[in-house]
Amino acid sequence: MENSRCENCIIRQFNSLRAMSREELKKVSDSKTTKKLKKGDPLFEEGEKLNGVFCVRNGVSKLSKLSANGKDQIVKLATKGEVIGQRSVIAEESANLSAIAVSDMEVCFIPKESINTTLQSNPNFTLEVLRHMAHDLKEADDVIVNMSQKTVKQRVAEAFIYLKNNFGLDEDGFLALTLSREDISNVVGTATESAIRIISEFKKKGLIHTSGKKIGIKNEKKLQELVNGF
Amino acid sequence: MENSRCENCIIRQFNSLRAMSREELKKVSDSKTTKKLKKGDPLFEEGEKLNGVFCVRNGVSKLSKLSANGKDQIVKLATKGEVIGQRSVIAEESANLSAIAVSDMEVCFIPKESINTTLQSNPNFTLEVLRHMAHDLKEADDVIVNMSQKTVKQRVAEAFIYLKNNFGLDEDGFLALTLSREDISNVVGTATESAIRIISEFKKKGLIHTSGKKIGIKNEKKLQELVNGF
DNA sequence: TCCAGAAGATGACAAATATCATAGTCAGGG
DNA sequence: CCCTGACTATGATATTTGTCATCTTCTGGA
Repeated sequence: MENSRCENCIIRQFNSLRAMSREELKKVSDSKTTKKLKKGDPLFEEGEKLNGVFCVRNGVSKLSKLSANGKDQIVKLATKGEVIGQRSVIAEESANLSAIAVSDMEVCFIPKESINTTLQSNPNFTLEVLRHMAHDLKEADDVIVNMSQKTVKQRVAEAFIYLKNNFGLDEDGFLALTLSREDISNVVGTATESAIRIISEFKKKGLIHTSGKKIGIKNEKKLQELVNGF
Repeated sequence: MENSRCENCIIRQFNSLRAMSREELKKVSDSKTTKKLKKGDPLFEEGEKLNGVFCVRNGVSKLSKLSANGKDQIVKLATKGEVIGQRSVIAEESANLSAIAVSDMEVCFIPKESINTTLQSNPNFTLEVLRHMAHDLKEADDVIVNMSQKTVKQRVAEAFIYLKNNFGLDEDGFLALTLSREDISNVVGTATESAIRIISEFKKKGLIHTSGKKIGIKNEKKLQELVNGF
C-alpha cells in the first residue's frame, strides 16, 4: 500500500510532521500502525499512559474530561490532519483528556520513540510542534473567556458557527459534523435540556433548522450578532 | 551589578532559560533590560505586538482578557521565575492577553531575537519551552472544565486554595497574595458582588477570616470538600 | 487631618440555568 | 416488522447567579 507511507500522506501537510526530514519520516512510517475506529470507540481514556500519538487521517474525535459531577466537558474536537496526544507524550504525563471518536475514524498511531528522538535532534520539528501548541494554548484561553463571560445561548450560537467553519456543510447544507444533543451540551458546558431548549428557540426564531439530529444554519448573521451580544 | 547577570540569576533555575548554553545566556544577558513596575502598571496590553518576553524576578502579574461585556477574565497569575509573553513571540502573533502587575514587580525584558535564535539552534531549549507550554495547556484545560462544571462557590473556594498553594502565606497566616475583590471575581469568572457575597458566607461558616482585603484560610479541609462537591 | 473617590458590603429583585418529571420519537437488533 | 432502549423534547419548578441601588468603610493624596 504505497498510500500508507507517511512520505506520501497528504495529511502530513497540515501538521508538524511536515518539518520532519525524509529519513525521520521513513522511521515514523516504518513504526506506525493504522487503526480504524467506529463512532463511539475510544482512542484513549483520561489517566491512561500514552505510548505514542495519533495522527487523524479521517473522521473526528472529541477530547473531553470528566468532571466531578459526572458530566463530560468537551475541550476540543480534532479532525483530519490533527495530531492527538502530543501534549501527554511531550510532558511525559498520562493523558489528561479522553479521546473518543464522534464519527468513524481512520488514524495512524505513531510510537513515542519516533517522536521523542526527532524532538531532540530536529529543532525545526520541535519548533513546529511548539508553534502548534502555542496556537492550542491561545484557543484554550479564548475558551476560558467564553465559558466564563458568555451566556449559554451565546455559546450554543458560537458552537454552531464553529462547527460550520471547521467541519463545513454536507450536500444538503446541514452541518457536516452531526453531534448528539448531549455532545453539544458538553461542548457548550451546560445541561442537555438547556441545550435542547435553546436549539428549539433558535428554530422558532428562524436562526437554524433541523432534520433529526442534523442542524442547518439559516441566518448566520443573526447568529453571529447573538454571539457578539447583539 | 554582578547580580543582574542572567548567568547568576537564581530565577533562571525555575524556567526554560536553564536549558541555554553559557554563550546563549551571555547574549541574553547583554541584550536584556530590567524594569520595575508598580502595582497596577501594565507590562503589555491585549493586541500589542511584543518585541520580547518578560522574566519575572519578583512580584505577580495577572494575565487577563477583556470580554465583550466589558469584564476582564484573569486566565493566569504569573510569579517569580515565570516567563510572560512566550506564546505570542513564538506564534509571532500579537498578545492575546494583557499583563498587569498585581503587586510591585521586578522583571527582565528579553528581546525576541535572543529567544528566536536560540529556539532555532538549541533543541534542548526549544524542548524545555515546549514542555512548559504543554504544562500550561493542561492547566488551561483544567480551568475550562472548572469554569463550565463547577459552581461559583466551588470556584471561589478553589481559588483560595490555589492562592495558598502557589503564593503561600504571610507572617500572620493570611494569603500572601492579596487580590482586590474585583480581581478575585475576575479569576473566578463571576460578578464582583457575587464573589463578595460568597466571601461573606465563607466567613460566617468559619471557612475563612478576613482583615481588610486580606484573607486567611481557617478550615482548608472543608474548603476542599466544598470544591469536590461535599 | 480631612476629604473624595474607590472599594467593600448587603438587600431586593430579575434573569439565567439546572433539575425533575414526563412524554414523544427514532433507530437498530431480534 | 416491531419492540426496546436511547435520544429528543417540553413543562413545571427550584436554584444559582447577575444587576441595580444604597450604604459603609477604607485609603491616598491636598
